[in-house]
Amino acid sequence: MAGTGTAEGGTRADAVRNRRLLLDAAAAEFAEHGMDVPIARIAARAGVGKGTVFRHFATKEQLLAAIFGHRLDELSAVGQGLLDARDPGAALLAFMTEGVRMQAGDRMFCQAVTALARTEPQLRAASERLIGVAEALTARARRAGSVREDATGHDVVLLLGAATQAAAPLGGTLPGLWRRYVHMIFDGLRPGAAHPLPEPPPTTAQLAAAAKTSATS
Amino acid sequence: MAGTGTAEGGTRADAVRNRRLLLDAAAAEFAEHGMDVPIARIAARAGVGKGTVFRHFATKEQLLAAIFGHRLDELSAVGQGLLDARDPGAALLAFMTEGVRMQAGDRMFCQAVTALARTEPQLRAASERLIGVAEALTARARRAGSVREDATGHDVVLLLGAATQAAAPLGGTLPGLWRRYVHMIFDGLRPGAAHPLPEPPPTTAQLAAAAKTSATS
DNA sequence: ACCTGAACACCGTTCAAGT
DNA sequence: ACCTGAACACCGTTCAAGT
Repeated sequence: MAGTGTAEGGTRADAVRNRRLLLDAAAAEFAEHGMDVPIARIAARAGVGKGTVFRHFATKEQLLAAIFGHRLDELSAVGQGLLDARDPGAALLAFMTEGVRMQAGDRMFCQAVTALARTEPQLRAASERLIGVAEALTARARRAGSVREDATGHDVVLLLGAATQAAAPLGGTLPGLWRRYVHMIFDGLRPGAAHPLPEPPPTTAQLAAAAKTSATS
Repeated sequence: MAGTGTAEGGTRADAVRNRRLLLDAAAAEFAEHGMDVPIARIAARAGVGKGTVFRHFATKEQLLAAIFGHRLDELSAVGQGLLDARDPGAALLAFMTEGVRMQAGDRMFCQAVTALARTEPQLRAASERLIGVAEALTARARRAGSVREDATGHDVVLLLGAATQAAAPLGGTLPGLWRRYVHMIFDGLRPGAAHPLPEPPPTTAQLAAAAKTSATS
């Protein structure tokens, strides 16, 4: 137990180390410069050769998917922690606030997740986990009468991207603006102003179906 | 008056014709394949040489800006037409519905506008016009008691992008889903469920300031 | 097994000729 | 004036050598 932390399988020690260095470097570069930073730049920041990036992630998109998938899982964990809060409505609002905060710092995120979830199964899996947690939080809030009866966890997750997008055009100059839209959109989830909706909520089955449509490109 | 329709100035007839062919071809290609279609493909569809594209639009971004700017102006016109509708609340909802419908067909749009409004003055001007119309519609709806007192036209325009983004991940499989989120988000604008907002609305002055920040890249 | 950088393909942009 | 396609630069991806 000398502590080099070698992972399972025959993976070499430098490989696991490089993988982590790459993920960290990529996360930083993507956050700072958007998703079209040259891969060479990421490799340089990680201190490895350009070819090494492609040994770990077959494509640039897979590298993005790995980072965003991890991010979604972090949010799922936050949601889990809120499941036994006293006020279910406040818990749901806190979940949404945290979800949007995560994205608002970064550029792109929601666009990237939208574009990549279609092609990268890893991201789709993380999305489904997140939707599961969101549904649990939403169900509690519905039962408490804090949100409208027709709102689902899937709605809540999609509205995270919505609030982020609303604030994005001015995110540079008004770094706190996203909070305004989280609250406005949450007000739309309250029972008070609820009007009938013209379309049913999406189901997880439809999420899976959406992935297959990607073949048409 | 033989009808070749030459524009003002010394612009040659083939030039104005090519410009239009390019705009049409580009709009179609962008809508179908997203904003990373090769410019060569657009040129081919328009039936002109690749170099001609860059004679008319110095950069690919400017071509995108021209298309989206025009689109925003179309929406401004729709908004103008709704200014004397009988029910101001319904008029505002119709404006938002139309705005989101425009974007939902296409891929990208709101991401593109977000990214480009910073650098392309043409797009910023179109945005400001749109915000002006939206504010007029919103003011009427406020006075009629159909929307909350603290909602502005700027909010409304930003929420168009929000609703589009909400539906985007499943837009391929559930083409009508955007309507659900237009209504949900509009419910957040109603006076019924309104709670105090943590941040003030953006002002047009701040929009202008955001453009200058772009130098830091 | 994994790392590396040179080599390849693709695409945005420029430019020297053409009309 | 404007059109054109060949030439250039840049970046994602592949691969033959290296350890």
